[in-house]
Amino acid sequence: MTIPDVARHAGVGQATAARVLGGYGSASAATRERVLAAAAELGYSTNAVARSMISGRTDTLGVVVADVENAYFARAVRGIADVAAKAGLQAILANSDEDSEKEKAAVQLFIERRVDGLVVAPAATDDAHLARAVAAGIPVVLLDRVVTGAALDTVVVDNRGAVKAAVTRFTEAGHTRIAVITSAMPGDDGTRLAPGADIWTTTERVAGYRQALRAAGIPRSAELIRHTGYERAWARSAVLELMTSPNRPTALFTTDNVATLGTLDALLDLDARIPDDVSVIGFDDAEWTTLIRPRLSVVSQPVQELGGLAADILVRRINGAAARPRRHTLNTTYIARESTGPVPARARRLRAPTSSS
Amino acid sequence: MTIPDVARHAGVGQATAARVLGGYGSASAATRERVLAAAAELGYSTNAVARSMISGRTDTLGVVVADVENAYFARAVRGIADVAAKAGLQAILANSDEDSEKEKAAVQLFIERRVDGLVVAPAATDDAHLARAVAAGIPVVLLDRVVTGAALDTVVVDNRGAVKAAVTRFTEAGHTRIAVITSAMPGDDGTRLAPGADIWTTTERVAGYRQALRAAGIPRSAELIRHTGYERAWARSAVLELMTSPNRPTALFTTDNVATLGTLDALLDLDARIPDDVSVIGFDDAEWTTLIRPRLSVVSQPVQELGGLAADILVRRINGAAARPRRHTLNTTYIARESTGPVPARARRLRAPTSSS
DNA sequence: GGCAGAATTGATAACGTTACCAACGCGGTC
DNA sequence: GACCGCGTTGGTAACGTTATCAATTCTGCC
Repeated sequence: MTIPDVARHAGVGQATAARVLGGYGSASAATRERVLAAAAELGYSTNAVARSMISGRTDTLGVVVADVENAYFARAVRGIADVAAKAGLQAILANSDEDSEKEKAAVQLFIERRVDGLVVAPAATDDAHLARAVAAGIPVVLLDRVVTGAALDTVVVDNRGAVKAAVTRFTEAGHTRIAVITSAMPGDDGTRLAPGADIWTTTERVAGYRQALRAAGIPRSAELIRHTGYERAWARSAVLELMTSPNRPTALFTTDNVATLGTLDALLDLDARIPDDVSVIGFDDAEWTTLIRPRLSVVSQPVQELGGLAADILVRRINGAAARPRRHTLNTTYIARESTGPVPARARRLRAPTSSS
Repeated sequence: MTIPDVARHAGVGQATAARVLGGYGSASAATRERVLAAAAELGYSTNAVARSMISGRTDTLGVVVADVENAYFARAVRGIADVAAKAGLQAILANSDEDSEKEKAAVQLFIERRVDGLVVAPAATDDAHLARAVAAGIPVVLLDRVVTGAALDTVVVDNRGAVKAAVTRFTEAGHTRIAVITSAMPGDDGTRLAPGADIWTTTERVAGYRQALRAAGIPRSAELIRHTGYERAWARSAVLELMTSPNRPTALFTTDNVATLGTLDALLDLDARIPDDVSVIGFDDAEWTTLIRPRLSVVSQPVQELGGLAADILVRRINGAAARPRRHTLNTTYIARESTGPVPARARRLRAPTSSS
């Protein structure tokens, strides 16, 4: 059922029917009614593809995140979708799994789809593919991560400052052996980032950790920085090893949800008492952080707002706003709960679980 | 940059250039190379909108869920997106918030977009909008919930059987006062579903609970069935009230993640010991269920597979499979952990927290 | 060398909408 | 009564691709 069909059935010209059904131009009340009646009778429904063909807009937003299953991205996507929907846009989703090739392929597909805008949580460190989108007239907003050198709107939190402040709470309580557990692909030596896996967010958070130590005059120690990879079990075994090694840390900072889960798995397996044996602070508040005892102290970030702001900027750009792209930094909050305490007087012996698991 | 541009630049006819760039028909190696070179030089990128216009396919899938932020739907969406991507399709996302009007609007939009297929976790109990999609040639697969009377492929788990089996573990352990906590909008009396909010999944799970009680010869008791609404805090206060009332239950079954969280909040606030004071089984395994002590026993469902299967069926239908629509029921697993035990000898006094929270 | 058949090529018609422009009818004004 | 202007109307081009089909070139074989 097309506009010519409806026009014929209503006994008006195509252009007239098109104006009524498309909601543009003018038409008398009488004809409008007649066209609408004919459309209803024939079960006409607009073909958005044909509309996009000529209008040049698709009313869609491309969204590239690492993984929607991850609670962080799920919340961000929700924020994006809500703001987009309010502006009459829908979101097309793509998961990159932190693989920059997948990201590039997704962006290319979105360009071909002629999406009106693009939100990307970049895994890639170069921006050639994003520049191509911009060159094609598609505004791009970066989410969660900065790509250095890219002239793009970016929505992030002050990761470095947030972590520095959190770790400083450890140093002020007297902790000197403070470890950081982070999910990023481990390199050959198990402590460095693999090439291409240097996610900005992680880098910044580890930098914040380093700054806090430096400010407190604590020498850095490589074995206290653990890049474990994006698997809860890997974080667990890293912490298991760390906490049973001589001269173990008295405080742990985890930079993301997966690392936090694995770390707590390990601590539970070791029967470590928090915060008596070890203090813990995590990044990102999750629904379960108040469900465990002691409750977990965390750095919380406004994830949904982050997504909403990204979509908002995009909508503005789509509507023609031409301001110079800039970085938008939202505030994090430190939520003090019960997982931090003073340095233990002496290290209680922890033993790894005998039953393998 | 369009095909005519490339053709001109390469010195070939439009149709030839189109064949090379579109990857169909035949072309000699020499011309192919020439066209590709011209395309690269001009920075040509296919216009998928124009392609859809004539091919009739958009290579997109519409997905309507209640809320991506919900871990269940996030996992399902991931499953859908993965299978779809493998078939060259992308997913467009819409959140219904369990509002059937929003759902209908989203479906209408998807029809206009000419998506190739539709996955819906229906909040609505009628299927007129879905029938319209099917009439428009768009295959529809229902996810997580059955719409009675709708002749549509449906991917679900055996909710009733799963809950019956789980609750039967309570009755076999001697429990007779077993409550069920469920997130669904409460009606006026606080125990019944509001009109339009009778989500199939919830109905089935409560039915399974009833069957288990009947099989054990336990009379039903209205105050032990709590519909709390989709807010963790509401579930918490319902359980707070329930557990401080005379003749309180000795076992709790929670039918969804939100209800489980609120229930555990309440139990923690009451200093109730699990399973000494009260046994608990939840529906749906979450990442934190092994992080609390005691570990939570749950009914686990293969969420990602559910989504994947839905997408798989859709892909098959898009490719012309004409089998009669049927219901696909996947298996749940009961994971026995530490939150269940025998009936307590006598009810230890529980008191509501004095500090409001 | 000629011919059948296959491979390659190009012109042109769709797809269904919006954009553009000319034509029409009606009322008010000089 | 003629004229101007405005609201309404309809014809037609355009968007950029794929599909169709006829024309052309190439290949192998008798």
